[in-house]
Amino acid sequence: MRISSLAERSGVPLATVKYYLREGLLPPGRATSATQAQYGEGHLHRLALIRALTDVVGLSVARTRTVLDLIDSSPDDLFTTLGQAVAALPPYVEEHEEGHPRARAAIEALGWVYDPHYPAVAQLERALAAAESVGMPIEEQRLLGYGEHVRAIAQIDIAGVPRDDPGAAVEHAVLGTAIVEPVLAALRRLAHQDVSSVELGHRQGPPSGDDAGR
Amino acid sequence: MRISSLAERSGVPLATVKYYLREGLLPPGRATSATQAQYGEGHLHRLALIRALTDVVGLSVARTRTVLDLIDSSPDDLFTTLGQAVAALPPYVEEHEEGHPRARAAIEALGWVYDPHYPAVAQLERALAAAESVGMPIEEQRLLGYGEHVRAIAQIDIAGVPRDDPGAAVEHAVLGTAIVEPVLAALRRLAHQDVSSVELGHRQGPPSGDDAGR
DNA sequence: TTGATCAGATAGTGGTGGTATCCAATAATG
DNA sequence: CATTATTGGATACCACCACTATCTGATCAA
Repeated sequence: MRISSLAERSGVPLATVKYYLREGLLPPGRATSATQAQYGEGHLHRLALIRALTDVVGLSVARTRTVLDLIDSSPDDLFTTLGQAVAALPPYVEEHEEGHPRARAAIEALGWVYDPHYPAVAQLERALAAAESVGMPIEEQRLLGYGEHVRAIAQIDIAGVPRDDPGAAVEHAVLGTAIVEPVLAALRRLAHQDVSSVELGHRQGPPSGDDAGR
Repeated sequence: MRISSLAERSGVPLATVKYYLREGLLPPGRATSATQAQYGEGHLHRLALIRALTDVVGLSVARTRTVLDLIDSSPDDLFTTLGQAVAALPPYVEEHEEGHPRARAAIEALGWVYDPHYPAVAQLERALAAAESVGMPIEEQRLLGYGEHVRAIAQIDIAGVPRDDPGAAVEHAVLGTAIVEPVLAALRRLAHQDVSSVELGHRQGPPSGDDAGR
Protein backbone atom coordinates (compact mmCIF):
# COMPACT_ATOMS: atom_id res chain seq x y z
CA MET A 1 0.00 0.00 0.00
CA ARG A 2 1.16 3.57 -0.54
CA ILE A 3 1.76 6.16 2.12
CA SER A 4 -1.60 7.82 1.72
CA SER A 5 -3.46 4.56 2.34
CA LEU A 6 -1.22 3.87 5.28
CA ALA A 7 -2.16 7.23 6.74
CA GLU A 8 -5.82 6.71 6.05
CA ARG A 9 -6.06 3.17 7.41
CA SER A 10 -4.09 3.98 10.53
CA GLY A 11 -5.95 7.19 11.22
CA VAL A 12 -2.67 9.06 11.53
CA PRO A 13 -2.42 12.26 9.44
CA LEU A 14 -0.20 11.95 6.41
CA ALA A 15 2.10 14.74 7.52
CA THR A 16 2.56 12.97 10.82
CA VAL A 17 3.37 9.67 9.16
CA LYS A 18 6.08 11.47 7.25
CA TYR A 19 7.29 12.98 10.48
CA TYR A 20 7.58 9.55 12.09
CA LEU A 21 9.51 8.35 9.05
CA ARG A 22 11.87 11.29 9.37
CA GLU A 23 12.33 10.64 13.06
CA GLY A 24 13.06 7.00 12.47
CA LEU A 25 10.11 5.64 14.43
CA LEU A 26 8.65 4.08 11.32
CA PRO A 27 10.94 2.16 8.96
CA PRO A 28 10.89 3.36 5.34
CA GLY A 29 8.75 1.52 2.85
CA ARG A 30 10.09 -0.57 0.02
CA ALA A 31 10.86 1.99 -2.67
CA THR A 32 9.50 1.04 -6.06
CA SER A 33 10.69 4.19 -7.77
CA ALA A 34 12.06 7.60 -6.97
CA THR A 35 8.69 8.85 -5.80
CA GLN A 36 6.86 5.72 -4.79
CA ALA A 37 7.15 3.27 -1.91
CA GLN A 38 5.19 0.31 -0.67
CA TYR A 39 4.11 -0.17 2.95
CA GLY A 40 2.75 -3.34 4.51
CA GLU A 41 0.74 -4.56 7.46
CA GLY A 42 3.86 -4.33 9.56
CA HIS A 43 3.87 -0.59 9.10
CA LEU A 44 0.26 -0.45 10.20
CA HIS A 45 1.08 -2.37 13.35
CA ARG A 46 4.06 -0.19 13.97
CA LEU A 47 1.95 2.95 13.75
CA ALA A 48 -0.50 1.54 16.29
CA LEU A 49 2.45 0.82 18.54
CA ILE A 50 3.82 4.34 18.16
CA ARG A 51 0.47 5.90 18.95
CA ALA A 52 -0.02 3.65 21.99
CA LEU A 53 3.39 4.54 23.36
CA THR A 54 3.03 8.27 22.75
CA ASP A 55 -0.65 8.80 23.49
CA VAL A 56 -1.46 6.19 26.13
CA VAL A 57 1.86 5.69 27.87
CA GLY A 58 2.79 9.33 27.25
CA LEU A 59 6.31 8.82 25.95
CA SER A 60 8.06 11.55 24.01
CA VAL A 61 9.00 10.82 20.44
CA ALA A 62 12.65 10.46 21.44
CA ARG A 63 11.88 7.91 24.16
CA THR A 64 9.49 6.08 21.91
CA ARG A 65 12.33 5.68 19.49
CA THR A 66 14.66 4.18 22.07
CA VAL A 67 11.95 1.75 23.17
CA LEU A 68 11.25 0.74 19.59
CA ASP A 69 14.95 0.33 18.92
CA LEU A 70 15.20 -2.01 21.87
CA ILE A 71 12.29 -4.04 20.59
CA ASP A 72 13.90 -4.26 17.19
CA SER A 73 17.34 -5.23 18.42
CA SER A 74 17.94 -8.88 18.97
CA PRO A 75 19.06 -8.97 22.56
CA ASP A 76 22.22 -10.57 23.82
CA ASP A 77 20.72 -10.42 27.26
CA LEU A 78 17.02 -10.16 27.93
CA PHE A 79 17.49 -8.67 31.35
CA THR A 80 19.83 -5.94 30.22
CA THR A 81 17.51 -5.02 27.40
CA LEU A 82 14.54 -4.99 29.71
CA GLY A 83 16.41 -2.77 32.13
CA GLN A 84 17.14 -0.29 29.37
CA ALA A 85 13.52 -0.32 28.29
CA VAL A 86 12.37 0.28 31.85
CA ALA A 87 14.76 3.22 32.07
CA ALA A 88 13.12 4.75 29.01
CA LEU A 89 9.71 4.58 30.65
CA PRO A 90 8.41 7.22 33.03
CA PRO A 91 9.08 8.19 35.74
CA TYR A 92 12.45 9.29 34.41
CA VAL A 93 15.33 9.34 36.76
CA GLU A 94 18.85 10.69 36.56
CA GLU A 95 21.76 8.37 36.80
CA HIS A 96 23.32 10.28 39.71
CA GLU A 97 23.26 7.23 42.00
CA GLU A 98 23.52 7.53 45.70
CA GLY A 99 22.72 4.86 48.13
CA HIS A 100 19.02 4.70 47.32
CA PRO A 101 18.51 4.16 51.03
CA ARG A 102 14.71 4.09 51.04
CA ALA A 103 14.49 1.81 48.05
CA ARG A 104 17.09 -0.64 49.30
CA ALA A 105 15.52 -0.82 52.72
CA ALA A 106 12.18 -1.46 51.10
CA ILE A 107 13.36 -4.19 48.77
CA GLU A 108 15.32 -5.87 51.49
CA ALA A 109 12.32 -5.81 53.80
CA LEU A 110 10.43 -7.52 51.02
CA GLY A 111 13.20 -10.04 50.66
CA TRP A 112 13.38 -9.71 46.91
CA VAL A 113 16.32 -10.54 44.73
CA TYR A 114 17.47 -7.35 43.04
CA ASP A 115 20.26 -5.64 41.22
CA PRO A 116 21.00 -2.24 42.80
CA HIS A 117 21.92 -0.82 39.42
CA TYR A 118 18.55 -1.66 37.92
CA PRO A 119 16.84 1.63 37.01
CA ALA A 120 13.65 0.66 38.82
CA VAL A 121 15.60 0.93 42.08
CA ALA A 122 16.27 4.59 41.41
CA GLN A 123 12.68 5.07 40.33
CA LEU A 124 11.47 3.56 43.57
CA GLU A 125 13.81 5.74 45.57
CA ARG A 126 12.54 8.82 43.82
CA ALA A 127 8.91 7.89 44.27
CA LEU A 128 9.38 7.12 47.96
CA ALA A 129 11.30 10.35 48.48
CA ALA A 130 8.55 12.31 46.73
CA ALA A 131 5.90 10.70 48.91
CA GLU A 132 7.91 11.64 51.97
CA SER A 133 8.55 15.20 50.87
CA VAL A 134 4.86 15.70 50.47
CA GLY A 135 4.01 14.49 53.93
CA MET A 136 2.78 11.08 52.96
CA PRO A 137 5.60 8.69 53.76
CA ILE A 138 5.02 5.06 52.88
CA GLU A 139 5.65 3.11 56.07
CA GLU A 140 7.18 -0.32 55.95
CA GLN A 141 3.96 -2.00 56.95
CA ARG A 142 2.12 -0.55 54.00
CA LEU A 143 4.99 -1.25 51.67
CA LEU A 144 5.02 -4.91 52.63
CA GLY A 145 1.34 -5.08 51.86
CA TYR A 146 1.82 -3.47 48.48
CA GLY A 147 4.76 -5.71 47.75
CA GLU A 148 2.89 -8.90 48.36
CA HIS A 149 0.16 -8.05 45.89
CA VAL A 150 2.42 -6.41 43.35
CA ARG A 151 4.51 -9.55 43.31
CA ALA A 152 1.41 -11.60 42.60
CA ILE A 153 0.67 -9.28 39.70
CA ALA A 154 4.21 -9.72 38.45
CA GLN A 155 3.74 -13.47 38.52
CA ILE A 156 0.76 -13.11 36.23
CA ASP A 157 2.88 -10.95 33.92
CA ILE A 158 5.76 -13.38 33.82
CA ALA A 159 3.49 -16.34 33.20
CA GLY A 160 2.50 -14.71 29.91
CA VAL A 161 6.00 -14.17 28.54
CA PRO A 162 6.83 -16.48 25.63
CA ARG A 163 9.66 -18.73 26.72
CA ASP A 164 11.07 -19.93 23.44
CA ASP A 165 11.35 -16.94 21.10
CA PRO A 166 13.74 -14.37 22.65
CA GLY A 167 12.79 -11.64 20.20
CA ALA A 168 9.13 -12.00 21.03
CA ALA A 169 10.05 -12.12 24.70
CA VAL A 170 11.62 -8.66 24.55
CA GLU A 171 8.67 -7.16 22.76
CA HIS A 172 6.27 -8.83 25.14
CA ALA A 173 8.20 -7.76 28.18
CA VAL A 174 8.57 -4.15 27.08
CA LEU A 175 4.97 -3.81 26.02
CA GLY A 176 3.83 -5.72 29.09
CA THR A 177 5.58 -3.21 31.29
CA ALA A 178 4.51 -0.12 29.38
CA ILE A 179 1.03 -0.94 28.16
CA VAL A 180 -0.22 -2.81 31.20
CA GLU A 181 0.74 -0.05 33.60
CA PRO A 182 -2.16 2.23 32.60
CA VAL A 183 -4.50 -0.75 32.86
CA LEU A 184 -3.43 -1.38 36.43
CA ALA A 185 -3.63 2.32 37.27
CA ALA A 186 -7.19 2.53 35.98
CA LEU A 187 -8.15 -0.67 37.78
CA ARG A 188 -6.76 0.66 41.03
CA ARG A 189 -8.79 3.82 40.74
CA LEU A 190 -11.90 1.79 40.06
CA ALA A 191 -11.10 -0.50 42.94
CA HIS A 192 -10.94 2.50 45.23
CA GLN A 193 -14.51 3.20 44.30
CA ASP A 194 -15.62 -0.36 44.85
CA VAL A 195 -13.76 -0.82 48.10
CA SER A 196 -15.02 2.41 49.58
CA SER A 197 -18.57 1.71 48.53
CA VAL A 198 -18.37 -1.62 50.30
CA GLU A 199 -16.17 -0.78 53.27
CA LEU A 200 -17.30 2.68 54.11
CA GLY A 201 -20.87 1.81 53.24
CA HIS A 202 -20.72 4.89 51.12
CA ARG A 203 -23.38 4.82 48.46
CA GLN A 204 -21.78 4.96 45.08
CA GLY A 205 -24.04 2.91 42.88
CA PRO A 206 -24.10 3.02 39.09
CA PRO A 207 -25.31 6.04 37.20
CA SER A 208 -25.81 9.27 39.04
CA GLY A 209 -29.33 10.45 38.41
CA ASP A 210 -30.41 6.86 38.69
CA ASP A 211 -31.90 5.47 41.90
CA ALA A 212 -28.73 3.71 42.68
CA GLY A 213 -29.02 3.39 46.42
CA ARG A 214 -28.35 0.47 48.63
CA MET B 1 10.60 34.43 55.23
CA ARG B 2 11.05 36.38 52.01
CA ILE B 3 10.87 35.02 48.52
CA SER B 4 14.61 34.59 48.13
CA SER B 5 14.83 32.40 51.23
CA LEU B 6 11.84 30.44 50.03
CA ALA B 7 13.59 29.78 46.76
CA GLU B 8 16.82 28.85 48.46
CA ARG B 9 15.31 26.55 51.07
CA SER B 10 13.09 24.78 48.58
CA GLY B 11 15.81 24.39 45.98
CA VAL B 12 13.54 25.91 43.34
CA PRO B 13 15.10 28.77 41.31
CA LEU B 14 13.76 32.17 42.24
CA ALA B 15 12.53 32.88 38.73
CA THR B 16 10.60 29.63 38.82
CA VAL B 17 9.03 30.44 42.17
CA LYS B 18 7.81 33.68 40.66
CA TYR B 19 6.51 31.71 37.70
CA TYR B 20 4.51 29.41 39.99
CA LEU B 21 3.10 32.47 41.74
CA ARG B 22 2.06 33.92 38.40
CA GLU B 23 0.45 30.67 37.37
CA GLY B 24 -1.44 30.43 40.63
CA LEU B 25 0.15 27.19 41.81
CA LEU B 26 1.64 28.91 44.81
CA PRO B 27 -0.53 31.30 46.83
CA PRO B 28 0.90 34.82 47.25
CA GLY B 29 2.70 35.65 50.46
CA ARG B 30 1.42 38.03 53.08
CA ALA B 31 2.43 41.45 51.76
CA THR B 32 4.12 43.63 54.34
CA SER B 33 4.72 46.51 51.98
CA ALA B 34 4.60 47.30 48.31
CA THR B 35 7.83 45.44 47.68
CA GLN B 36 7.95 42.89 50.43
CA ALA B 37 6.00 39.76 51.28
CA GLN B 38 6.27 37.05 53.87
CA TYR B 39 6.12 33.33 53.11
CA GLY B 40 5.73 30.52 55.60
CA GLU B 41 6.28 26.81 56.03
CA GLY B 42 3.08 26.21 54.15
CA HIS B 43 4.63 27.70 51.07
CA LEU B 44 7.60 25.41 51.46
CA HIS B 45 5.34 22.39 51.65
CA ARG B 46 3.38 23.62 48.69
CA LEU B 47 6.51 23.91 46.60
CA ALA B 48 7.47 20.34 47.45
CA LEU B 49 4.02 19.27 46.40
CA ILE B 50 4.24 21.15 43.12
CA ARG B 51 7.61 19.63 42.32
CA ALA B 52 6.41 16.13 43.18
CA LEU B 53 3.36 16.47 40.95
CA THR B 54 5.26 17.97 38.03
CA ASP B 55 8.54 16.06 38.23
CA VAL B 56 7.57 12.67 39.65
CA VAL B 57 3.98 12.26 38.52
CA GLY B 58 4.71 14.20 35.35
CA LEU B 59 1.73 16.55 35.39
CA SER B 60 1.73 19.71 33.32
CA VAL B 61 1.57 23.00 35.17
CA ALA B 62 -2.07 23.42 34.14
CA ARG B 63 -3.09 20.00 35.46
CA THR B 64 -1.08 20.52 38.61
CA ARG B 65 -3.12 23.64 39.19
CA THR B 66 -6.43 21.82 38.85
CA VAL B 67 -5.26 19.11 41.24
CA LEU B 68 -4.10 21.69 43.77
CA ASP B 69 -7.35 23.60 43.42
CA LEU B 70 -9.25 20.42 44.21
CA ILE B 71 -7.11 19.83 47.27
CA ASP B 72 -7.73 23.38 48.40
CA SER B 73 -11.47 23.36 47.85
CA SER B 74 -13.56 22.06 50.68
CA PRO B 75 -15.49 19.31 49.00
CA ASP B 76 -19.25 18.98 49.03
CA ASP B 77 -18.77 15.41 47.92
CA LEU B 78 -15.57 13.47 48.39
CA PHE B 79 -16.30 11.09 45.56
CA THR B 80 -17.05 13.80 43.03
CA THR B 81 -13.89 15.63 43.98
CA LEU B 82 -11.85 12.48 43.78
CA GLY B 83 -13.30 11.74 40.36
CA GLN B 84 -12.26 15.15 39.14
CA ALA B 85 -8.80 14.66 40.52
CA VAL B 86 -8.49 11.29 38.82
CA ALA B 87 -9.52 12.90 35.54
CA ALA B 88 -6.66 15.36 35.90
CA LEU B 89 -4.15 12.52 36.26
CA PRO B 90 -2.64 10.69 33.33
CA PRO B 91 -3.58 8.87 31.20
CA TYR B 92 -5.76 11.68 29.89
CA VAL B 93 -8.92 10.82 28.14
CA GLU B 94 -11.46 12.79 26.16
CA GLU B 95 -14.97 13.05 27.41
CA HIS B 96 -16.63 12.08 24.10
CA GLU B 97 -16.51 8.34 24.74
CA GLU B 98 -19.53 6.15 24.54
CA GLY B 99 -20.10 2.55 25.48
CA HIS B 100 -16.72 1.66 26.97
CA PRO B 101 -17.46 -1.93 26.00
CA ARG B 102 -14.13 -3.44 27.08
CA ALA B 103 -14.03 -1.58 30.35
CA ARG B 104 -17.63 -2.37 31.29
CA ALA B 105 -17.20 -6.02 30.47
CA ALA B 106 -14.06 -6.09 32.58
CA ILE B 107 -15.55 -4.39 35.60
CA GLU B 108 -18.65 -6.50 35.44
CA ALA B 109 -16.59 -9.66 35.23
CA LEU B 110 -14.85 -8.46 38.36
CA GLY B 111 -18.19 -7.80 39.99
CA TRP B 112 -17.22 -4.35 41.17
CA VAL B 113 -19.57 -1.55 42.01
CA TYR B 114 -18.89 1.31 39.61
CA ASP B 115 -20.21 4.48 38.12
CA PRO B 116 -19.95 4.37 34.31
CA HIS B 117 -19.33 8.10 34.21
CA TYR B 118 -16.30 7.85 36.45
CA PRO B 119 -13.26 8.94 34.41
CA ALA B 120 -11.30 5.83 35.34
CA VAL B 121 -13.78 3.81 33.28
CA ALA B 122 -12.77 5.73 30.16
CA GLN B 123 -9.13 5.41 31.14
CA LEU B 124 -9.49 1.66 31.46
CA GLU B 125 -11.25 1.47 28.12
CA ARG B 126 -8.47 3.38 26.47
CA ALA B 127 -5.74 1.31 28.07
CA LEU B 128 -7.43 -1.97 27.11
CA ALA B 129 -8.00 -0.73 23.57
CA ALA B 130 -4.36 0.29 23.29
CA ALA B 131 -3.21 -3.11 24.49
CA GLU B 132 -5.45 -4.74 21.91
CA SER B 133 -4.33 -2.49 19.07
CA VAL B 134 -0.77 -3.43 19.76
CA GLY B 135 -1.40 -7.14 19.65
CA MET B 136 -1.37 -7.75 23.35
CA PRO B 137 -5.02 -8.04 24.36
CA ILE B 138 -5.68 -8.57 28.06
CA GLU B 139 -7.83 -11.66 28.28
CA GLU B 140 -10.49 -11.95 30.94
CA GLN B 141 -8.55 -14.57 32.83
CA ARG B 142 -5.59 -12.28 33.25
CA LEU B 143 -7.79 -9.34 34.07
CA LEU B 144 -9.49 -11.22 36.87
CA GLY B 145 -6.10 -12.03 38.29
CA TYR B 146 -5.00 -8.42 38.12
CA GLY B 147 -8.28 -7.29 39.61
CA GLU B 148 -8.02 -9.48 42.64
CA HIS B 149 -4.64 -8.14 43.63
CA VAL B 150 -5.33 -4.56 42.64
CA ARG B 151 -8.38 -4.62 44.86
CA ALA B 152 -6.25 -5.80 47.74
CA ILE B 153 -3.95 -2.87 47.10
CA ALA B 154 -6.91 -0.54 47.05
CA GLN B 155 -7.97 -1.87 50.44
CA ILE B 156 -4.60 -0.92 51.84
CA ASP B 157 -5.02 2.53 50.34
CA ILE B 158 -8.49 3.04 51.74
CA ALA B 159 -7.46 1.82 55.17
CA GLY B 160 -5.08 4.76 55.37
CA VAL B 161 -7.59 7.49 54.53
CA PRO B 162 -8.44 9.69 57.51
CA ARG B 163 -12.11 9.17 58.27
CA ASP B 164 -12.93 12.22 60.34
CA ASP B 165 -11.40 15.26 58.64
CA PRO B 166 -12.93 15.61 55.15
CA GLY B 167 -10.40 18.17 54.00
CA ALA B 168 -7.51 15.92 54.92
CA ALA B 169 -9.34 13.03 53.28
CA VAL B 170 -9.37 14.79 49.91
CA GLU B 171 -5.71 15.66 50.09
CA HIS B 172 -4.86 12.15 51.20
CA ALA B 173 -6.97 10.54 48.51
CA VAL B 174 -5.62 12.70 45.71
CA LEU B 175 -2.03 12.34 46.78
CA GLY B 176 -2.54 8.67 47.48
CA THR B 177 -3.71 8.15 43.94
CA ALA B 178 -1.07 10.30 42.30
CA ILE B 179 2.00 9.79 44.43
CA VAL B 180 1.60 6.09 45.16
CA GLU B 181 1.20 5.15 41.51
CA PRO B 182 4.90 5.58 40.69
CA VAL B 183 5.75 3.58 43.80
CA LEU B 184 3.62 0.69 42.62
CA ALA B 185 5.01 0.93 39.09
CA ALA B 186 8.57 0.74 40.37
CA LEU B 187 7.70 -2.13 42.68
CA ARG B 188 6.13 -4.04 39.83
CA ARG B 189 9.23 -3.66 37.71
CA LEU B 190 11.37 -4.87 40.59
CA ALA B 191 9.00 -7.75 41.22
CA HIS B 192 9.43 -8.81 37.60
CA GLN B 193 13.10 -9.17 38.30
CA ASP B 194 12.55 -11.13 41.49
CA VAL B 195 9.87 -13.39 40.06
CA SER B 196 11.86 -14.22 36.97
CA SER B 197 15.00 -14.90 38.93
CA VAL B 198 13.04 -17.34 41.05
CA GLU B 199 10.63 -18.83 38.55
CA LEU B 200 12.75 -19.01 35.47
CA GLY B 201 15.73 -20.05 37.55
CA HIS B 202 17.44 -17.10 35.94
CA ARG B 203 20.07 -15.96 38.33
CA GLN B 204 19.96 -12.22 38.76
CA GLY B 205 21.88 -11.72 41.93
CA PRO B 206 23.05 -8.34 43.16
CA PRO B 207 25.83 -6.41 41.51
CA SER B 208 26.60 -6.69 37.85
CA GLY B 209 30.33 -6.68 37.36
CA ASP B 210 29.94 -9.70 39.49
CA ASP B 211 30.06 -13.09 37.83
CA ALA B 212 26.57 -12.62 36.50
CA GLY B 213 26.69 -15.59 34.13
CA ARG B 214 23.81 -18.03 33.81
C1' DT C 1 -0.68 14.18 -22.93
C1' DT C 2 -2.27 15.90 -18.94
C1' DG C 3 -3.61 16.23 -14.44
C1' DA C 4 -3.16 13.99 -10.00
C1' DT C 5 -0.32 11.89 -6.70
C1' DC C 6 3.88 10.75 -4.76
C1' DA C 7 8.36 10.99 -1.74
C1' DG C 8 11.27 13.80 0.38
C1' DA C 9 13.09 18.23 1.97
C1' DT C 10 12.47 22.56 4.32
C1' DA C 11 10.14 25.92 6.81
C1' DG C 12 6.64 27.40 9.89
C1' DT C 13 3.34 26.97 14.04
C1' DG C 14 1.35 26.88 18.64
C1' DG C 15 1.96 25.51 23.14
C1' DT C 16 4.82 24.84 27.29
C1' DG C 17 7.95 25.62 30.94
C1' DG C 18 10.62 28.17 32.13
C1' DT C 19 14.53 32.38 32.29
C1' DA C 20 16.11 37.19 31.97
C1' DT C 21 15.51 41.89 32.21
C1' DC C 22 13.58 45.92 33.86
C1' DC C 23 11.41 48.92 37.21
C1' DA C 24 10.14 51.68 41.02
C1' DA C 25 9.71 50.98 45.99
C1' DT C 26 11.72 49.72 50.00
C1' DA C 27 15.24 47.93 53.28
C1' DA C 28 19.87 47.86 55.02
C1' DT C 29 24.13 50.15 55.96
C1' DG C 30 27.52 53.59 57.08
C1' DC D 1 20.37 60.93 56.09
C1' DA D 2 22.53 59.39 51.86
C1' DT D 3 23.71 55.64 49.38
C1' DT D 4 23.60 51.02 47.96
C1' DA D 5 21.38 46.51 47.67
C1' DT D 6 17.49 43.85 47.39
C1' DT D 7 12.70 43.10 46.73
C1' DG D 8 8.14 42.06 44.37
C1' DG D 9 5.96 42.38 40.28
C1' DA D 10 5.46 42.93 35.30
C1' DT D 11 6.98 42.01 30.76
C1' DA D 12 9.80 40.12 27.30
C1' DC D 13 12.31 36.61 25.74
C1' DC D 14 13.88 31.78 24.78
C1' DA D 15 14.44 26.74 23.60
C1' DC D 16 12.17 22.73 22.80
C1' DC D 17 8.74 19.72 21.10
C1' DA D 18 5.30 17.57 18.19
C1' DC D 19 3.44 18.47 14.54
C1' DT D 20 1.78 20.79 10.07
C1' DA D 21 2.15 23.16 5.78
C1' DT D 22 4.40 24.17 1.67
C1' DC D 23 7.31 23.34 -2.07
C1' DT D 24 9.62 20.62 -5.80
C1' DG D 25 10.45 17.76 -9.22
C1' DA D 26 9.50 12.90 -10.48
C1' DT D 27 6.22 9.55 -11.83
C1' DC D 28 1.86 7.35 -12.16
C1' DA D 29 -3.03 6.65 -14.05
C1' DA D 30 -6.34 8.26 -17.52
